[in-house]
Amino acid sequence: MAPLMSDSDRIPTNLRTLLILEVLGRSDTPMTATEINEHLALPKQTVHRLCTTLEEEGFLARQGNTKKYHVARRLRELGSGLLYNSRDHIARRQILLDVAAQVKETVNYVIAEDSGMRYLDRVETDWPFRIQLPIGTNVPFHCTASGKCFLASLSPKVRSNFVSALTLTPMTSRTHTTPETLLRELRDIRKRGYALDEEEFVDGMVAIAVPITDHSGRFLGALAFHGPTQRISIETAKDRKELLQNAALKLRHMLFSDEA
Amino acid sequence: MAPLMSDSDRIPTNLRTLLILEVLGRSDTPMTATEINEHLALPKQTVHRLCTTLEEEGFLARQGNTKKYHVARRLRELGSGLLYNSRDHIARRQILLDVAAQVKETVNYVIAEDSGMRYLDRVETDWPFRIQLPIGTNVPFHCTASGKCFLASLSPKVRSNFVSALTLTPMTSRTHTTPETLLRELRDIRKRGYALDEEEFVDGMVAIAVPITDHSGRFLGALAFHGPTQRISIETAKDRKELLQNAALKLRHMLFSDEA
DNA sequence: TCCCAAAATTCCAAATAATGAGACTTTTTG
DNA sequence: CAAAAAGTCTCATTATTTGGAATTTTGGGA
Repeated sequence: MAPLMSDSDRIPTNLRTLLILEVLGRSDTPMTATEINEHLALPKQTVHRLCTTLEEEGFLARQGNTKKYHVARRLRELGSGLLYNSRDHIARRQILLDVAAQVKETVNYVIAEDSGMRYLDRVETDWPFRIQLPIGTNVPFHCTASGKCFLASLSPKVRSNFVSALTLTPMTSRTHTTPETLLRELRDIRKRGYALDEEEFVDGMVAIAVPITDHSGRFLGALAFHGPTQRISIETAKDRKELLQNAALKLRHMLFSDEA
Repeated sequence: MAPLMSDSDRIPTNLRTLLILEVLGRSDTPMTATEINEHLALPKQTVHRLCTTLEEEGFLARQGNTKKYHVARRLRELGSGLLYNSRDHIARRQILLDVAAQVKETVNYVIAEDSGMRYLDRVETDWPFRIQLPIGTNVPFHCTASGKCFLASLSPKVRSNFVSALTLTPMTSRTHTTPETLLRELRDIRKRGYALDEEEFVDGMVAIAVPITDHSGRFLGALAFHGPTQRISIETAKDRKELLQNAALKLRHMLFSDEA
């Protein structure tokens, strides 16, 4: 008993083959099972068995009669399929780049999660002074442009339940701290089709967000940009809302180009 | 006891995640767990659990809040690692060398990335006068032979969205600056099977590119050569397109044959 | 060339994690 | 609005992993 490794350190069984492939993918020469395991630190028997399985299944192959494994045909096909599917990603990113080039501020693609809004993708500006919101982390619903965009997309009933369950932590002096004022603004946002953050999250930062929806109008995520008040005012942000909205439309078309 | 499936039919636990990725790699569009499972016929809970794990680990991601899974960053990196590594370097280089020896101009192996086309490998000519395009950097999609090759490989819908998101920066007087003319040329390129750059990127430089595909026709990258107009005309470039096309075929065979 | 020690690999029973049947909940659809 | 489909949850069952030990391979030196 008493494993030395905490649960978070343990590598789930299901991922082990993938980790082996990752190690092999990072290397520029074929590797033996033992060499692979130097990066994984699994029990040696396990790595051997897994490599054998991968070889039997045609994912890996060995150089002649040596012990060194290299990528085999099946894995190359897998790889090319995966990369080919990434072309959508390239196209999607192009839209963010385009928006960023035009608004000249950091542009974010944000989705809603249980614990807040999450930045999924981002294109930075070249400005030396910019506000860093760490990618991959959650920001609150009630005081960000994208969060309010999401809240506004909910049906009135769900929305008011959701809002009353939120802790409206004041982040700046302008943060909404009562459900009433927040709900009132959310109704406006829904009508207007875009949301503003007027220094409600970070002092000196303003932002604007528009929803990205699917064909039936369901909220998928938000497209937003933000910047310091020194450079952009609420007015200039508003002036660029069509730009964001066009981009959101393009994203929808891109995401659902297969559908009727 | 008495499982209905014989042992050979049972899918080993270790391979299941890989099979999921294989299914996804073969598909042209994102898929739900259930759609994936139509190809695997595993118990549905199992597929869901595995997909969740893959998502948590950053291999897969979902479009906004939908149920559809697509390839995420980690998997893209894995894919490019598997496809562009190791011994292939050497064999690939030999093919580039062959082409360079015959066309007597700089030959490039180019792939598509988020921020443009990227030169992955190159063989230079011996000419004292040659045009240097730095390796490892990105060049625009809209005014290079390889970039147009990539754009032409996209489905019409994705292509036109992509093009309309591009900023068609004029690099020379011959650069496409409107989506309409570019899209028209892309349709031609798709039909012809090769792309030309007639001084659209750099004044005095022409180039020709052909797509490298896997055997289901999916775009992997482009093979291109370029040179100054003093030495090569569009006509001489076109004359050598079969040479490039043959080399592209060789590259495909190299990547996807199962020799030892 | 042969021998030996170190490293790599394989084998096996106990330990551990993944699985999938069934029941339940949510979402979609006609 | 109800039926069907999709997705979740629990837990006994089953497959996989593991560490110790046996076995094979490798590489250096005489």
